[in-house]
Order: sequence, then C-alpha cells, then structure tokens
Amino acid sequence: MATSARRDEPLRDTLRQNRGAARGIRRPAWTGQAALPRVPASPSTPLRNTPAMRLSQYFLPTLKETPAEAQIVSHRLMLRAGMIRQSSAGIYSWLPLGFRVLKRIEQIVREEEDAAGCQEVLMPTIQPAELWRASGRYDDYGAEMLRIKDRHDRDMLYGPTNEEQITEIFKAYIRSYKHLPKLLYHIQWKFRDEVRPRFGVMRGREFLMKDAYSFDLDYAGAERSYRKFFVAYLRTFARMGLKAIPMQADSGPIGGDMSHEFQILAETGESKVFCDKAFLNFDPLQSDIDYDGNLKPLVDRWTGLYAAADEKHDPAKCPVKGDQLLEARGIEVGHIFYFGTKYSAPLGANVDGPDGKSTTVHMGSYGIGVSRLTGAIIEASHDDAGIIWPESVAPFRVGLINLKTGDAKTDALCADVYAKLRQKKVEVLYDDRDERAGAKFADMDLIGLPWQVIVGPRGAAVEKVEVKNRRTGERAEMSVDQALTKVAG
RNA sequence: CGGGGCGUGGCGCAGUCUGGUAGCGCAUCUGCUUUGGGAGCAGAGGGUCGUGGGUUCAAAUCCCGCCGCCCCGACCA
Repeated sequence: MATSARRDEPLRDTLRQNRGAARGIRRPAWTGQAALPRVPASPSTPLRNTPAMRLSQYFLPTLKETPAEAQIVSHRLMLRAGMIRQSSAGIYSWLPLGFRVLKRIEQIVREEEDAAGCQEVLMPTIQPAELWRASGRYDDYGAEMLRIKDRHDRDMLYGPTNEEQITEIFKAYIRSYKHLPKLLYHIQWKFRDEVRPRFGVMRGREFLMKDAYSFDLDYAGAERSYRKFFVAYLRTFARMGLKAIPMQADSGPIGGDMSHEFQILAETGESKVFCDKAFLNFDPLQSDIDYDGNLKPLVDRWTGLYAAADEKHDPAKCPVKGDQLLEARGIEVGHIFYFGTKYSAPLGANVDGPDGKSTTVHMGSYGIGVSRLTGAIIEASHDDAGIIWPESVAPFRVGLINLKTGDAKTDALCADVYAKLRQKKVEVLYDDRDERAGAKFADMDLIGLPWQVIVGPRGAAVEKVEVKNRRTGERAEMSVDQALTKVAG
C-alpha cells in the first residue's frame, strides 16, 4: 500500500506537538488541554461546574481587531471577547464565556418567574402545523415562520412562539376553575426568519426566549396575573443592573388589549424613548413582594408616570414638562400582554366555573429576550476598553492577573489568592498565561469582569496585590486578606 | 422585500479599472532577547482568490448565472 502524503500529516503533527510539549512550550490560551480533574466517587451536581478557571486552559478566543461585519458595540465586543461565533445570518454559537453569561441571565429570569408563582416547563422547538392551523396562525404568520416537512411529508415548523402549544397542554388537563390560575413558562430557543437579522444576538433569527403564559377564569383574574409578571419583570431587569421602563405598547401580531413593553435605557438603543425622570429613582428591589397580595398599588405607581416610545410620543400631549422629561434611547427586552380568549377559544381551552357552566379561559403571555439581553446589557454597560459586566451576570466575578508568570514569588502569591478565592466560592478567572502585562490588562478589560486582582513582582515582594474595579477604574494596593474581603462582596 | 456594498490564509485589508509567478499587517509556529498597559530581531507554516460556467495562449482580475454576508429603509423580542 502506497503511503500518501496526506496519511503522513497527522503523524508529523503529533511529533511536532510532542516535541513542543517536552520543551514546555506554551500554547495559545484557548487551545491548551487541561489535565482532567479527578471525578469524585459520588459526584455532586452543582449549578456551575467551573467556578474557577485558568486562562491558559480556557477557550477564550479574543480578537484585537474588530470583525468587519459587526456594526454596533455589543456585537463587536461579543465577537472580540470570544463570546459568540456566527454560524449564518442571525444564528450564533455560544462559546464558553458567552454561554456563562447567557446561563446567568437565564437563571435570574428563572428565579424571578419562580418567585412570582410561575412554573417551569419545557416545550419542543419543533411543532406540528396542525396546532397552528387550529388557531388560524399557520396562514397568518407569514414567511417569518420557518416551515419544514418531516419524512412522512407532514407539515412542521420551528416554533417562533408557543401560545398554541401551551394552550393545548392546558386544555388536556385543566377542567375546573379550582385549578386556576395557572402560570407556566419555559426558556427555549425560538426561530423567526427575520427578513433582515442584524445587531448580533440583539436581533438574531434563532434566539433564546423566556415565554410565560397565564390562564385565568376571567378578566379580573387575568389582570392579577398580568400584575405579577409586571412586578417580576421590574425585579428581573433590576437584578441585571438595568434601568427598565415599562411603556404602553401595541400588542402586535399576537393581538390583545393590556400590553406593556419593557425598554432598558442605553445610549446606543434602537429607538427613542421619552419618560418621566422620576422613574430613575424607583428601585424595584427595595421591598419584598408578596405575590399573593394586592400588587395594584405598585403597578399603578409605575404606570402612573409618563413613558412612551418614539412612535407613541406626542410632545403636544406629553404631561411631563421641561427638565423633568427624560429623552433617551431604549432597547426592548420584555413584552407582556393580555389577549383574552384569542387562543383559548379556537383551541377550546375551557374550564367549568363555580356555576357549573363551561367558560373559556383568559390568557396572557409574557416574553423576555434572554439572548437579546446579553447584547442589551453590553449596550448599556461598556466603555472604550470593553465590556463592563454588572456583577449579577458577569461570567466570572474576579479576574486574577499574574503579571509575570515564571517569577517564583509572583506565581506563589497568585496561587495563594486563587486558592483562597476558590475557597470563598468566588468565581475567578486566573490569567496565568505567559503573555505581556499589556496584553493581559487589555484582555481583562475587554471581557469586563467586575474585579481585577493584579499581582506583580513589585507587589509580591511586599505581599501586596492591586485591586481594580472595572466599572469605576478605581485601583488600590492592599494585602491579600483585604483584597479578598473587598472582592468577595 | 426595495435600494446599496462586499466575498482574496484564523482576523483586518491591498491587488480587480489596465488579464501575465497571490501580497501586506495582526495572529500562529521555531530560536534568541525582552517583561507593570496589546514587545524586538531572525526564520517558518498556512490561501482550489465564495461557487458554476464562458472568453483567452493565460483569469483573483473580463462576461453570465448562482450562493453567502453586511449596510440603509419597511418589519420585529
């Protein structure tokens, strides 16, 4: 058998690599292979399985130059920080750093939905056309819906939303008003075949969305459910460090009456918004919420102030005068609406009421763009050097920078700080690469971890480290113990 | 979907008008020197120039078709 040139390639590559390894040659940050950790006999299943990471082993392909296709700042920074990789127009893979942020955001959304009494389910991405024919939307939805056929030539679709699906589930099991209200949500990938996807994950075709659905006996009940989500949304966005303003909205193609969209304020936002400056003083996290109590006063407080997106704003009719009117740019990150029996009626979602009569349930649906939020947060929180993550969604809380790997004292001090942070369960990314100081500073600023602990030979000689706050830029030298306290939060 | 632009090594670009050995910077690999804000020198590897056809002695370059991506607008979480 002839030995082809191609056949020789892998062998040569292997030899080359082995030679490199034997000499202790460093590999780029994201190609290194870590020794696999020993698996304990009875492994636990923590939510986060990588609380700490060495950058020399981490897959973090940062870019110095900006890819040409990215126009807006969040898209540029997500590509440069190695968070995502475009697969095709409006469709992205999530790399480790981006995926961590996505999971963080998802988890905050989940916690606040759960707190409001909403229960998590998971519905499929692929749905049967039949379901959508029943609601009449199979024909109404248009080309934005990705239609596919299975091997039996049955019409299927990649779900752009899940009203029909959830209504079918509800209908199958719930027969009595005694089981109402029911609040259900899921966090699932959706697909809308946008004519023109753009702005990176802010307007992709495939996107991760939390969509919740409420089922109530009547309008009054639906109103109570609506308020729960209204409040949960205020808390959700506030926890991500965002200023979200609820604005009266059209209910769009899904249809309905009561509707608000939640716009976060960001200088680079997609549309102009106008609102009362008093909003800025509201803090949704100030007080505990009793979701079983009366939420009307709280919702009224938020809806009592003027807020309008560009197309709804009429300067002549605006009640807010002069300085008190805030003109800003916004990004829509959530949308809630009540739509009555729009789906429950055609799909036959009825329950028996107290009077023994069958009643069509009142529904509402409540969306949050989870993947979009990743970009939106960056739009709201960045500077020239890169991303500035709010602590609640940061992929790691602390970046530990070793300014001179190979220097015994510096290495030892870094190892000490790294171990202590892990002990304190502080998520840390340790830059132990053999790179120049400047490159490390630049990368760390770019990926935007809230805290940097900088260790160099100068400080190591006197057992001091430098702590830098990414947001304020404030930096100070201090002992390891002081640094741990400062950074642990 | 209307209008415009662009596809050349992993990234950013030149070369196309006027056809004639495929280049530059960054990144990567090797060696030496460097080391507190994206290092220097020397060497090396890597590209069927989006794709199919056509014209020609010869095509990244000219012609036709197709595909992909980006921007503006209308539309949207």
